Amino acid sequence: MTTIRDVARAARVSQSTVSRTLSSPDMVHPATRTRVEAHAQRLGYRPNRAARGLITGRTGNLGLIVPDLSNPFFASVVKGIQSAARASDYSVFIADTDEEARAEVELLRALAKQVDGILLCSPRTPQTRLQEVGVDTPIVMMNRAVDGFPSVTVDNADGMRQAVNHLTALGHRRVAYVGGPSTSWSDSERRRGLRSSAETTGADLVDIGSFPPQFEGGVAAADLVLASGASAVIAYNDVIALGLMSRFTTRGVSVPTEVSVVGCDDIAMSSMSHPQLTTIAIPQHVAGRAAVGLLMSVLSDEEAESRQRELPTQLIVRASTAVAPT
Amino acid sequence: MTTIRDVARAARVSQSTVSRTLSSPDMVHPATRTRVEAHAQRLGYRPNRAARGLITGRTGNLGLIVPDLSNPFFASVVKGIQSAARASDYSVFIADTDEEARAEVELLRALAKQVDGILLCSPRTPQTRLQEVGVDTPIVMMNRAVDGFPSVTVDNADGMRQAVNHLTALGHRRVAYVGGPSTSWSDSERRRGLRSSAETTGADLVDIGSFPPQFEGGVAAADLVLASGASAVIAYNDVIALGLMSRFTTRGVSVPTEVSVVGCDDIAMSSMSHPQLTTIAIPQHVAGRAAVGLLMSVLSDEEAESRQRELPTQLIVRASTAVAPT
DNA sequence: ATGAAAGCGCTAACAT
DNA sequence: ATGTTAGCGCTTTCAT
Repeated sequence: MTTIRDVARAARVSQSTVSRTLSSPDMVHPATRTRVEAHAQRLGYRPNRAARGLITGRTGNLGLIVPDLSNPFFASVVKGIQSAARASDYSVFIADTDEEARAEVELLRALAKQVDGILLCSPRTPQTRLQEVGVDTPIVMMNRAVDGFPSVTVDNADGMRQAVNHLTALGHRRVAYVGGPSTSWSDSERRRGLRSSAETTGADLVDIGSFPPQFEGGVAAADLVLASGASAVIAYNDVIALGLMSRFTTRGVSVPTEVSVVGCDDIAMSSMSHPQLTTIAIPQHVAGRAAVGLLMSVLSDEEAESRQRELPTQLIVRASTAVAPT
Repeated sequence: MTTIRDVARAARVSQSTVSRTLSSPDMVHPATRTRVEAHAQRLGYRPNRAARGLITGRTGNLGLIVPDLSNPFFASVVKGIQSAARASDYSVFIADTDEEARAEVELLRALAKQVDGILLCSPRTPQTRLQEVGVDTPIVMMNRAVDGFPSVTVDNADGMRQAVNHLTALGHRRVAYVGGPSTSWSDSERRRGLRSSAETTGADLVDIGSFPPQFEGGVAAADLVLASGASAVIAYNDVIALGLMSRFTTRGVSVPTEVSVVGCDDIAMSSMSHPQLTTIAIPQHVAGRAAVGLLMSVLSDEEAESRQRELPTQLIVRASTAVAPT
């Protein structure tokens, strides 16, 4: 393994000069720099990040905690964060909590020492507990606004408003909502938006309950939706929505003729299903980049501890929505 | 931040004793141990992994490189690896190459210094180049057998044999194959299995070509499949298969009545589509655990450099396969 | 512009 | 069983 000393010896300079050549190149004589760089290159020198971190206090690592990687929504978020982090020369540690709230804080603590900052994606931990964790590592929340923390969220309530307006414009009077985890901030925000637009539009809102944010959750909810007499259903996310559609199809209920389905997230599968799923798009890439950017700015500026950024959502109308049955 | 010295001072012992208490507890006096542990606990002491790594040469980190996280197959593999790694108290760095072979070696080099071992999942880099990378960090290959490297693979050829036998038993005489990336080892293995079982069964094998391993790839291939006159099609993976089915449906071609579709991987969506997809199951969790286990054993034993482990595949017959049309 | 020296937090001989 | 000491590879004063 090539160390900085090897390069120093080869280039006939001191360690300090090699170090400077890499960190602040314009502090060394151009000739020296060239020589050092050549030798470093030749020897395949790669600075040891751990050693550097020991002294600078920076690890060059980011931590990312997500509830479930097999949810395509999170997979996309991860991809976005990954590429943004790499662009800033950061590596990312990833941890999947399997939707277990307990694991979140535990992982948070474990990760804290090894990274410069943590992105906590869609945390299921109660807000109060989140505020108590007391790790000194900066944390950026994604998909949840928490007082005292910078966060990147989307305007969930507005998304729901768009969905309800869309459905009522199509003549639907009774709309069901299949909720996600009760610990999900997004879920409660969406519920809030739904209630407000139900009032505005005069539509009947039927709460089907909370379901696991997986395909099976949608399958399980589908029969309740049909029994509710609703002509349209909005789901906590696309994965649930796909489960709903699947079960509807199985039961011979035609989508969108007999029941309209609206999802959330605009995962890739939404435009690949038959019929295609109408959905509220959450700009994952933008959110990912924004979160990394926010983290970077927290890492550089000392101030600005609690910047919160909210992104717009957008209704994507696809084939799945139709006029209410008569 | 609490360091080992703080704990040592508080417990009125030397740093070494604190260090020993944590790494080899039975080398210190029980009374001392209890006292040290109490103080460590109270002060919230957490050893600095970077500092430890600097001296032990171990980071406690694993690196994982995958072609595309948004492919549910890889998302599942990641989950499996994650939980296995966590069980051994390892953290995992993840990197997504976006299917770019060039990025693989680059990331490999960057990651090498920061981890104790690397899991290279479905590498697209040519085998010869892989053998040249010359990082001293142990590498375990997944879904590719490379001479000189330990690897975890599945019996792709046998999987294809099962698929072809299944289809011919149903009366199909002309079977199309929609391939994946030409740089994929799995793809060439599958092609090999297909050729051999085509010979055995006397079925006509039509090579449709290589397609990106995404939904769009399947959509693009679908028309070529229909034009080929095949009554059944096997796809490189489930994602492509779903793309095929989607396009078939769009064109009014009924699956499985008019054309049978078989995929690979058994991703979650396969049992959620309409009709459900017949597929070759790749045991992702087992593979993930096996890979981590292999890496661990390489890290402890000095010998055993080139253990290769091959897992069985299994045909999962679902609604999508039917008797050939007359 | 460059070098010498100190030390980040920790572990591992070596002493006691 | 415990303490002392010497570094791991690097950055960063402080001299020169």
